[in-house]
Amino acid sequence: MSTADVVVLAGPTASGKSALALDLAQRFGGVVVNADAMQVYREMSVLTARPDADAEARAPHRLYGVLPAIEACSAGRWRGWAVEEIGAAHAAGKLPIVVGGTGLYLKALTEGLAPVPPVPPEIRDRVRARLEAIGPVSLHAELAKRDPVMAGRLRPSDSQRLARATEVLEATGRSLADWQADATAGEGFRVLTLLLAPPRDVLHAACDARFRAMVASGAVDEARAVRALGLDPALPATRALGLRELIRHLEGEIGLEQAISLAQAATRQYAKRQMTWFRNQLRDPTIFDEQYSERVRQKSFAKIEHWQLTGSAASD
RNA sequence: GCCCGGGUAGCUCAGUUGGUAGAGCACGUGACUGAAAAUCACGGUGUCGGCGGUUCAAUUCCGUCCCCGGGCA
Repeated sequence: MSTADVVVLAGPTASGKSALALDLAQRFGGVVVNADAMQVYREMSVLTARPDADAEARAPHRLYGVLPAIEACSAGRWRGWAVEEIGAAHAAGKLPIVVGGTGLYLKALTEGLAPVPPVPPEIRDRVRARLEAIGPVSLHAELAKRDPVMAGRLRPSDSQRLARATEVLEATGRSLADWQADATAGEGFRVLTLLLAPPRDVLHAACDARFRAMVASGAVDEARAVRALGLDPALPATRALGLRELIRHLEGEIGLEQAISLAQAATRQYAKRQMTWFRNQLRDPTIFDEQYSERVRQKSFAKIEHWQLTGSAASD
């Protein structure tokens, strides 16, 4: 095995990535590295469908539940950890298997990220407060005067990107567009990207079943515990699918059945967005047009075996 | 059995004084360079319950049948 090999396994929520990752890790002597923005948060294991103790016992898993929900992860933060874990796996002679549904994280890892320094929290808070106060359209107008390039790139309604562009400008005195123009590159890994892409009807059924299963295995209690943390609603952990719906239920606003169907709809919509991202943004994936199954397992084994052989041939 | 009310998009419903129809949610397509399970853009997807009748034209009016509520027996 080349020391720079990395397997990336992408797929929408409920496609069976975690199960396949575990198979791959066992078959190839791998380490599973989480690339899911929500599974990093410690207090949410049921709601984020984090691999259970049995899975962790069968193969090493990294970057799951490593951050308290009161902190915010980010693509850059995650990328640093992931590079470290990949290095450690290589050093130990193991194959890193990066698995997750967060497209931006995968892209940050394989294609690099603009070298923007961290934005100080006080600047970040100030910009978010300003956004809250005047709304995205006005913030866009303000940005247009100071950074016409970024303003031209962003829609006036795109609140999140407007806030990012504004805070980078304030923190660094330089346009985000300039930062992004700086040459960025991945870590030079040799990457094989696998994509699980089940048909939409199968995916929808899996999303619906999955949220029900979460509720059956304690999602409501977990939501209660997270609610008790009193997290700032702006924190990313509060965006976990189903969390808001279950909290509304706990507060007596809606019934459990209604909470479930709202959460299921949110899950389906998320899966759809993921599929759009993967289809159009992922670089050169090997696509499996089905949900996790024995067939997919065999096909992915064969693919990786072949890839490893061609790798050694090419590097010699 | 009789009397009301209803049958229009996947769901809940609006509407058309006769010219083949539109909202919310759901759904579909796309964008994506640091809180991405985020943030945004675009799109109406339809035997207007069935069958007849009147009419240049019926989802709309008439007849009849079916189905779902509620009431009276």
